[in-house]
Amino acid sequence: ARYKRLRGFNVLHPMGWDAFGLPAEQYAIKTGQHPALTTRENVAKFKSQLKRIGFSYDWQREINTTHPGYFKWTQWIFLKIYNSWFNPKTNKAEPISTYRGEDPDSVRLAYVADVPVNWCPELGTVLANEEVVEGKSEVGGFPVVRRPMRQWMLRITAYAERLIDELEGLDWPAGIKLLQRNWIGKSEGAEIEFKIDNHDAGIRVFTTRPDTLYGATYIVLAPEHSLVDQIVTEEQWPAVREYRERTARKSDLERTELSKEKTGVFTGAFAINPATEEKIPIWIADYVLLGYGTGAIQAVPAHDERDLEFARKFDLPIREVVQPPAGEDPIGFVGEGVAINSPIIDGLPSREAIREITAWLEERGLGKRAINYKLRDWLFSRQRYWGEPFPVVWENGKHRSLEENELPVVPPPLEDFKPTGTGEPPLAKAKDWIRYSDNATRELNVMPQWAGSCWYYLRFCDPQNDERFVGEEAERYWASGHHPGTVDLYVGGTEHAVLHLLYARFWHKVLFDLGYLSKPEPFQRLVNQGIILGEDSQKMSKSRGNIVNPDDVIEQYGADAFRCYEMFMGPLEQMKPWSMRGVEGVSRFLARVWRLMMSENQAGTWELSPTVQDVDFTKSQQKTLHATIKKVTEDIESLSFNTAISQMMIFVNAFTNAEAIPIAAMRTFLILLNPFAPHLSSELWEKLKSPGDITEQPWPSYDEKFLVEDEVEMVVQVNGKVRERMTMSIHASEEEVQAAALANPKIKELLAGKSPRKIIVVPKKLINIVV
RNA sequence: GCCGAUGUGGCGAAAUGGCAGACGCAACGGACUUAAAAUCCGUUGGGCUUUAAACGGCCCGUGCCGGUUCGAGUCCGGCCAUCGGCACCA
Repeated sequence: ARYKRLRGFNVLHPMGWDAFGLPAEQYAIKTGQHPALTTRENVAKFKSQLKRIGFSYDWQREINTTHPGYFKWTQWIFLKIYNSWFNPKTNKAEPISTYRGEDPDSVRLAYVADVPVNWCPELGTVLANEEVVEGKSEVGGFPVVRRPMRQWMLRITAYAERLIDELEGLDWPAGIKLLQRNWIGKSEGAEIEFKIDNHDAGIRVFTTRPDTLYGATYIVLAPEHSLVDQIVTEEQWPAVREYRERTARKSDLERTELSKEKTGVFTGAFAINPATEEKIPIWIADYVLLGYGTGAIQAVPAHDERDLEFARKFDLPIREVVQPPAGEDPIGFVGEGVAINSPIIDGLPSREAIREITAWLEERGLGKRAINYKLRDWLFSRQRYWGEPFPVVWENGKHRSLEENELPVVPPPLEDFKPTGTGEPPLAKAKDWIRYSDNATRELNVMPQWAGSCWYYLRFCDPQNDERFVGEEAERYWASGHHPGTVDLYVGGTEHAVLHLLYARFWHKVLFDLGYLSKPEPFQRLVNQGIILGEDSQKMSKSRGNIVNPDDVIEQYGADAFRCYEMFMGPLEQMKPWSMRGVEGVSRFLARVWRLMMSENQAGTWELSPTVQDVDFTKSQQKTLHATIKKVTEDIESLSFNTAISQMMIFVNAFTNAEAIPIAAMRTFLILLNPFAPHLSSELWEKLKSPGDITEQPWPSYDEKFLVEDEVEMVVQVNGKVRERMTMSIHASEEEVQAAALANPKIKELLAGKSPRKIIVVPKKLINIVV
């Protein structure tokens, strides 16, 4: 940021505190203090630490997601989301007033639904899928179980397609794009309707391989599937009920851990395979998930590993319908081949077979092409205290939004803010606050941690605005940067790859669709920052005792050394271990910079070194200086800070023993050094009695003409091996180089009279003689 | 299991297909010092070899195997290892 500012760009370098949410609240509970208090203390602590490191943050633009002036607009954005729907015809969000259907509540982008959710008893709240890692809460690592609850959801799935497609134009690492794409998990296939024997209802399944329909020998429903109640036969009821209860008790962790062994129960009912018209049994099993696709599958044991395992365990028929290309055993083959035993598509390669049978199904109204996503709607409510209240009230069992002029909805100041443990939000304890009017009560849930962090980058542009979440002009101004995006460069860790970045893109797109923003994507360029490991190359953690505290390092070596070392360690994107010795090395470099320009007199005080004079550059000094300007400039552009520092070390080494050091060279160098070591460079800038403030100097430019030399050392290779070097004029022609090389005694000897078959000359670099 | 990233000295790392190891750390030697620290100068991938010593000379070397090329750390194919992500997604 310092560099860009020196280059005359307008740079935002603000600081934000995302202080709502579980981590802050858990900390408060642990220390027995109110989260409002702990938040204030922690912000103050971090702020002083950052100031000491010398980050050039713009404290005018500081924001805090827990301040009413901020979360008023978080709630405002929620209202916008609540009051809009996704129009599939225009492929974008529109105000709910444009919806012509009967029940607007069924299409809102924010809606209430009774869904199986991740309930964490320990935290006393539900969690988004994204916050559950291996069946445990990401915060705290507590067990999570699945349980149906009435919750607020955000319809992010409506944007699944665009969230994938619009990744295309972004300047992001391919890996992160992929991570997002996989998380959204698009798969194309078909939905097929199976009739149920002796029943009116049908079962819809989703499959990516409709071409294997003839091989579907049974149907499996998720245990929680709503159809189960209707179809189970009397004699199967006890078994089904028992199985469902067992499944419900399992946490997600157990459900996946026990995945090795398939379980399931026959419902007693049969479906009709629309292709073969055979009766096939309907089972329930927990390997089929309610949340994905239709919560029901056509099981094709011959060509699906899981179905095969299940079929073998429960002795269900296996029928092969795809012939593998290389004469392998068709059973268990899941790739693409040629359709067999499937009258209407026999002989067709899988892809064509898919197209053919889908068309066949569509003609008969038995199915249709379909696309499915792994992405689920975003579970947006939490039964906690420390978060933004919803700007929503309940009246006669229906929700309605508040007016914009009623914002912000400030949470009540609760003494006892701890989770109730029953699933009832803590806000229920604020009896007065709840009552909105005689017949309306407030929504008791609060928003998740992510709500505030979803749009903070917008607020940075215009943090004080109390008329709008971000002023139109301010937004356009910052959005029209020289990269066509809102945020030119976003530096963050991979841990945000799916959560924060996906949510923020979603909100941004909604606001863009509704006309509040000028660009459809929030972060045009994204660079991943590698984490810094402890000295033992392990992740820093309290339990390992390998934490490096910046305060201590700064205490000992100074903020400049700390900053420079972090940049010198290696490439930005890489994981790298901390090394105290490394800091020492960088600290020595900075000391050499100081002594290059300053010397200690007999009284022991530092004064400008007599070697620093107002003299002309020598030729080689000129070259070194310009090479350094060039390298440092280019390396900063490409974020290769480590090699930029290397070049500055070379510069200092080259000038160290000079008889006279041109003061102009030093001034230029200090400007280059300033983004890396702001304290040292500005102090030296003053000591050199330089004009003005170093941070206001124009960035130096270099001239290629100082970089070229008259003579250049060329390498002579014989058969690709370096055998000799010779100094040539840079103007030497190819012929001259060849002649010189062939005339070289050593080369002559190596050639031993043989004449070269081929000679390659790379100008100013090398000549390769092939014999 | 699937997807992705990475693999170069004792260590952190450099290298538009063109002199592998810049720069830094550590180590060793030297100067300064009564001494130490600090500082400065030098050496430092491995092996072989010439020599009184030095300069020098040769071979090997970027995880492993193969390919493309006059030339590969870099491009292509296959494998191995480490790390990260996803994981009953039909």
